[in-house]
Amino acid sequence: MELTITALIEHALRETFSIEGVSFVVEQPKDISHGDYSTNAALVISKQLGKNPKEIAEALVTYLEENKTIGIDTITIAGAGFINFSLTKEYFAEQLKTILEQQEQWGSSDVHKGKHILVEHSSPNLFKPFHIGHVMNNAIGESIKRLAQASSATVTAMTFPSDISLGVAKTIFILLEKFGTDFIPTDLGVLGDSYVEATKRYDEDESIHARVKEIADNLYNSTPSPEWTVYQACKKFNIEYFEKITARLGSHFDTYIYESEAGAVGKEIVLGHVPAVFTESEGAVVYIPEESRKDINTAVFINSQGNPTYEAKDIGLLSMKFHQSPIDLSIFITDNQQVPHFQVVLAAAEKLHTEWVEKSVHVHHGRMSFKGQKMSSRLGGVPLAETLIDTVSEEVLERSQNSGKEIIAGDIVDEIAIAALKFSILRAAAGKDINFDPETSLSFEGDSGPYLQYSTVRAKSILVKAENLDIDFSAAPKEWQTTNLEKMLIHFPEVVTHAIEAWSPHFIVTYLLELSQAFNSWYGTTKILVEGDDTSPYKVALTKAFAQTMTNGLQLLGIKVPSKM
RNA sequence: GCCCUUGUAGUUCAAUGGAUAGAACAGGAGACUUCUAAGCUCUUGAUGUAGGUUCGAUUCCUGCCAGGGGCACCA
Repeated sequence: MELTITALIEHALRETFSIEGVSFVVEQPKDISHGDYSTNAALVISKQLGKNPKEIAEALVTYLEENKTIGIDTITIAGAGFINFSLTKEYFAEQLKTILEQQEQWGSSDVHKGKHILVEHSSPNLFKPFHIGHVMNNAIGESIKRLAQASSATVTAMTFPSDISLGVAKTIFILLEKFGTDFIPTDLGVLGDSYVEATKRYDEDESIHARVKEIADNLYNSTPSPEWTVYQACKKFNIEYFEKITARLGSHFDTYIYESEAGAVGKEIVLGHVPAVFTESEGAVVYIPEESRKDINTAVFINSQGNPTYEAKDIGLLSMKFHQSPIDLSIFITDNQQVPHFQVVLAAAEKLHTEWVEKSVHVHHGRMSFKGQKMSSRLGGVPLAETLIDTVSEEVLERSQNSGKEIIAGDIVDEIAIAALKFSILRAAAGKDINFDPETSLSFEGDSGPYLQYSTVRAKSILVKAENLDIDFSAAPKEWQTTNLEKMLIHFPEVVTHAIEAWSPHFIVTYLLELSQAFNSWYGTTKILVEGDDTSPYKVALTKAFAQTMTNGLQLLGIKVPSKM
């Protein structure tokens, strides 16, 4: 309908004022009482025509009234010159039918049909524990992956574990010192503690630097040695842990590219472009931006020891991403501390392959501070993702036990806890820092993950009771008054498209909240299942359309709908 | 010092340059012998500051104030 109205207005502009190519909008008004769609076309062209917007709107409406298509009920002028459209109840009934027919396809778009999109997220640092900052990256990345799927693209989920660095070498040094060459990891805590200890020790004790650098060299070059053996065992253990925790959060990865691989590739590429793109300086290989790029800094790509830095690894990663299989778009998600880093990498990459930059999208999110203290995994003291989920799950269980209702159990507890967690992350536009306080950020009431789940579960429980009722309807009942719920429902596909265009899951969150409020409000004043009520079949259809829309929307957020609450 | 970024109710977050700046939590009040009260109804309360562009600015531009980040061999 959005497109139909847009076309109609374009015709009206051409026929009435002989104007074309105006950038007006057709959208859902903020205030639902203003109608179902609204346009600012008259306001936009008023200056160009030198006329009062209201006069223009009147002229346009005259044309629109004569040519309006089926489904449009009234066309009115309001405010400074907005033209508002309201739709007929037959149109809403028709849309409900569409929702029930399309089922899980309802809302999906075809903007990226036939394309291959690569989404990189959740990249762990082996030896550093998976903490709540990673949960944030995972929640956003997983949702963007699902948005990409909803755009009809073929989607590959990828992660880029940081498996090699000086930090890793430091950790291996400590592990060898403490446990010897036969060390087999069995506990993640030991690795995490060793990482913290290693960072501190390296800063304080210069006498170990030579040995740590030797370890780094052997790891970079896969040289058979005790450190190589211990390192491989640790790497395997870390990856298995990573897979377990991300699976619990609802993610699966199709491809892994390790920093060690990307580093080797990147090093070759960088060395192959000296001095055309990169410059040797003080024994290292650096990228020096042009004078005009004051917003980016000079960065080291290969250090004086000959090993690739983070920058060269990302060059290698770009190359590998675009060579593994043909892709049309590469989306990667990091926190915004890394924005300056990627600006340099992309500036350099643009001189190697413009395609790499043109087809890359960097989604960056804020950082999480925990109870006011900035998170630093290197210094320790940051809650592990697993601990956090467990703690929230316990709260969910406790709440259920105190509710007086049937006590929930098993997977449902985790589903609700993760919903609360993901919601607190996805509700905000990515890019801003989140001040995460479990006391207040993690809510089960009001705007929250569980609220969205609860609304859906409640609707579904009615549908179970209505199983025997025939919900087949050809039109809205005569006495029916269109509700806000129907008015909200029809906009779901536009919201999904909007979220895809901006790669912003929070648009989905905002919409689902408003939709739930519309349903709960309606539910509070209307009895859906009434024997002998002619409108009951329609109300059940409406409830079903709501449940379907919620399920689809929550799926895009990576939030499950529990079987009961 | 240079560059990037953020500032909206007491708190946590919304608002493609548009209509009366929306929610939730916290505070105050209320309804229900009815399909799940993690719910519903009513209510108090906000654009850091000074200018500029515009018919119209939370949104764009400039200065200031305050927070966060980056600035060569960490990732």
